[in-house]
Amino acid sequence: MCDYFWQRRENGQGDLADVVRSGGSGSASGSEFPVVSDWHPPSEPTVPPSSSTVEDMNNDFGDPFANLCDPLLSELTGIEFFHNSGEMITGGQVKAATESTGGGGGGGIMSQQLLMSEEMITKPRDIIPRAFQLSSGGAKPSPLSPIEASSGAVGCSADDGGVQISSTRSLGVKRRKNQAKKVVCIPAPAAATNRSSGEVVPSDLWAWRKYGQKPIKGSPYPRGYYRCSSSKGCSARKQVERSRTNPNMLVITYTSEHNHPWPTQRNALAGSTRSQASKNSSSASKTSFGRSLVSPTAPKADPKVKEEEEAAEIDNEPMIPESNHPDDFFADLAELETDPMSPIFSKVLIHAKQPEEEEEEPEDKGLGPLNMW
DNA sequence: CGTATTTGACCGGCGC
DNA sequence: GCGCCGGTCAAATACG
Repeated sequence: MCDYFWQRRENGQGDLADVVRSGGSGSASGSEFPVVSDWHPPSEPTVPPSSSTVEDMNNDFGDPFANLCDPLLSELTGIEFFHNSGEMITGGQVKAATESTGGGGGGGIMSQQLLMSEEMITKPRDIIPRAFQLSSGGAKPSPLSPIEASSGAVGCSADDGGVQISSTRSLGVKRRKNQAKKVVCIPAPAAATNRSSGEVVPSDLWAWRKYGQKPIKGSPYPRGYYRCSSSKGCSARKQVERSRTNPNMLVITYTSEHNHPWPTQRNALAGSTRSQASKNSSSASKTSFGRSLVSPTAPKADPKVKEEEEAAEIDNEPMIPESNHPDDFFADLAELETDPMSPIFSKVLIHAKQPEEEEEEPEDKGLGPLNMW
């Protein structure tokens, strides 16, 4: 079957129509359905998967490789998981939690607070570290002020320059609502900015293929939809968008887990390297990272006017001050890739979020990535 | 030639 | 029940 099939299924909401539909279309073919029974944080305190949610999580993020240790993660200076007993954690809460741990400050390897709820079983480790890894590369996020908690807004409170990651699992019953999600807010690497879409795509070790983009109501920035291209059967997906409140922050929402090991090589499947070459640093950023990273500086005449238009549009936005050297940024990224162990993030905040808050709104109050980069 | 990106259309969840 | 909106599909197009 095609991966679509699995995607639908994994969401646990796939309906016949979807299945049928997907059966004929998807580009991907055969896939294994990931089955994960348990997950053990390699480096973090044991997080007993709550029996009640494990199943769900498996469905949503079934990740046979969950047990794979994420080098990055373990290397992260700090990772904080916030338990949200079913309630969304407000920025303030998050912040408070952070402070309490002393992790607020970015420095060094801080205590890794691991407060997980059933909803947190999403094994964020797979994603987060990678995501940050690259983005942290060369571009340094602009210093942002600490954010405040704000109701409704989720994620992206990278106070202290921390990266906030939200794991969300909608409580709803329907497909969309109950789908587990992990929301990661990170400072948008200027260099990686996708001019055409206005989104910034932080690199991670996974290869992502963009399959859609849509303008989101209420947000000046479009949301890009990506799916893992490292493995045909991988149902991992992510959505990338800029925080509407804080353009400097990128909100990445991960859905489903990778059902395969880290690609030793980015774009394992991909035969072409279009992104990097075809779209300069700007567009390259939005494509699968692997490619983009490989040769970020690849020259390319980009005939597309559209991109430029959008780019202009974006330029108007408050961009990251440090948007410095894209090339350097990518170069750094490339290096990082080779060395996943590079400590990049001083802090990662993860919290569960309520369905309503789904795409979170990062508080723009301030994210101060500074410390971590 | 194969793969990635773009983008309009379609589907379906969700709120009213 | 209706309409809005988000998410995905898939054809067209671009690139190495």
